[in-house]
Amino acid sequence: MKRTLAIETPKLIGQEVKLQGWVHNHRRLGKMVFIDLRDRTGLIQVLFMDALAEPANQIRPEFVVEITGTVVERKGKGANPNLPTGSVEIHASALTVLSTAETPPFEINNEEKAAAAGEELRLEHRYLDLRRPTMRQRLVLRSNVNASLRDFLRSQEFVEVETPILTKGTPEGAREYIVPARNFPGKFYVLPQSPQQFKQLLMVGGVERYFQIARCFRDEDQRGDRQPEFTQLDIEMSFVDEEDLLALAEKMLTALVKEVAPEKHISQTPFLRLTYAEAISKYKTDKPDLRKDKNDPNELAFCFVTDFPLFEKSETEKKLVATHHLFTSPKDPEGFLSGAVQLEQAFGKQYDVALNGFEIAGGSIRIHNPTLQQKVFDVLGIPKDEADIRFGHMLKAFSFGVPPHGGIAFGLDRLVAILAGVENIREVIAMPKTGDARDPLMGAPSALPQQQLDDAHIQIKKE
RNA sequence: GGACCCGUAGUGUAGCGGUUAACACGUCUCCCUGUCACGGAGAAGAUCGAGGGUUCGAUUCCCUUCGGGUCCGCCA
Repeated sequence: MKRTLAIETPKLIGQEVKLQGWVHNHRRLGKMVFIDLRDRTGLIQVLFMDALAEPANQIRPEFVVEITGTVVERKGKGANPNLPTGSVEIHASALTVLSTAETPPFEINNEEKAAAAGEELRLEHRYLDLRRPTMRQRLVLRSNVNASLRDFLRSQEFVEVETPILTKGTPEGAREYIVPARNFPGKFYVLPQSPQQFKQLLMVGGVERYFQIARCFRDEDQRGDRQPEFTQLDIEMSFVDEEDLLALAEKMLTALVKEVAPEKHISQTPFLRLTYAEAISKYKTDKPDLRKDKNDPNELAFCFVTDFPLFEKSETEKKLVATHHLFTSPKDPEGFLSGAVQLEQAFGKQYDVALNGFEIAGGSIRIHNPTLQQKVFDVLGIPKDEADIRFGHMLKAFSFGVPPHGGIAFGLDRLVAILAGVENIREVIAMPKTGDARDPLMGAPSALPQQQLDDAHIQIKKE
């Protein structure tokens, strides 16, 4: 017999069905035993009587079972209005235990108690945590978000390209995870902190419209809900200027909300625009929370923040550093090149998207003029030979005909978290790391056998 | 790198210089034919994170250590 899912049962009154799933809950009333059976679609009540009452009474929560029986309508007060399948129940005629289960370390059939359990415990047993309907809903939401974004971008002739995970280190920016190169003693790959350079090289490669749902890695100390690996929706386009990117972002986000979270409403379209200076003077932050009613869980207040300063003074090194990154184009390239624009007052063609007080995206129009790029290196105090070593591949590529281009990257974890109505991005990541970048589920990071270290030419320094 | 907070049954908490270490949920046993957070009766379950110190006496105060968490630095 074909398997029937819990959610399908209300339409099958009178029919014999076979259900498979986990025992969510178990109630015994003398010679009757009720269980709530849970599968990926939800819960359905099953009733065991007569000869099946005793076997059913041996069942425990989280056993995996197969049940055959008849779908029976629950009339009047017998129905459970709190359950989507509450209009029916299964009168079991057979019961097979497919797997037994230990008592779970936290009460996964009680959302409130499970959510209150220590995060370390939940992460160590993430496979149990994920059985909770709310956790599954978050994974489904995330899958829907990915699908919606892909559909939209592909409809706009964007090409999804996978860029390398093993790549080359760049001293600018976040600390990188390093990977020893076994065949090159003393040399290392690093994991990308973003596909930034690759996507710009794709523009030189004529792709024109690129996107990727890209994993990024940053070996910084964790804070709050930062993750050492996180996901960006990474976008880059050729032959565009700021307005094109912002229009694309707005169209995409609007379609996304309509598709995956129709219960939500966007408080203002077109999205509000603020310059960085306006945002700071009016809201004292570059990611203002512009919701009209902050208690409304369904309000989404998007806003664009533009005209960021190109450089800022580094506190530690007393020199100018790039606010965004050193490929960001000045707002006024001619003025910048001629020296008419003061460096500290130079603005960039750089923009963020803020949502309900969070920065959910950032991007810029890139420099495609080698003279301009050289000037930025000069301002940042990067000597020519060093620039050649670090960015030579970029400059070389740009010497072969680079289109004007720009892009934007969305923090997908945060975006999904806001859509899911949760504070912490770990709640929308299937298997996240802890606050200090450990994985209690797999036990990473871990020591390695000596042979593996020898192969990688690694000697552990004694502290 | 710096600062701070928390470790008590499986889970979440209470407690406190002398207690039989408490409560809720969970677990186990028995009763229960309409429950759905079922109900009722009972039971088991805690080296009070570990080590040291102060004290007649430490789960309680102090130190060390291990574990968990938060914040600052950091995150182009």
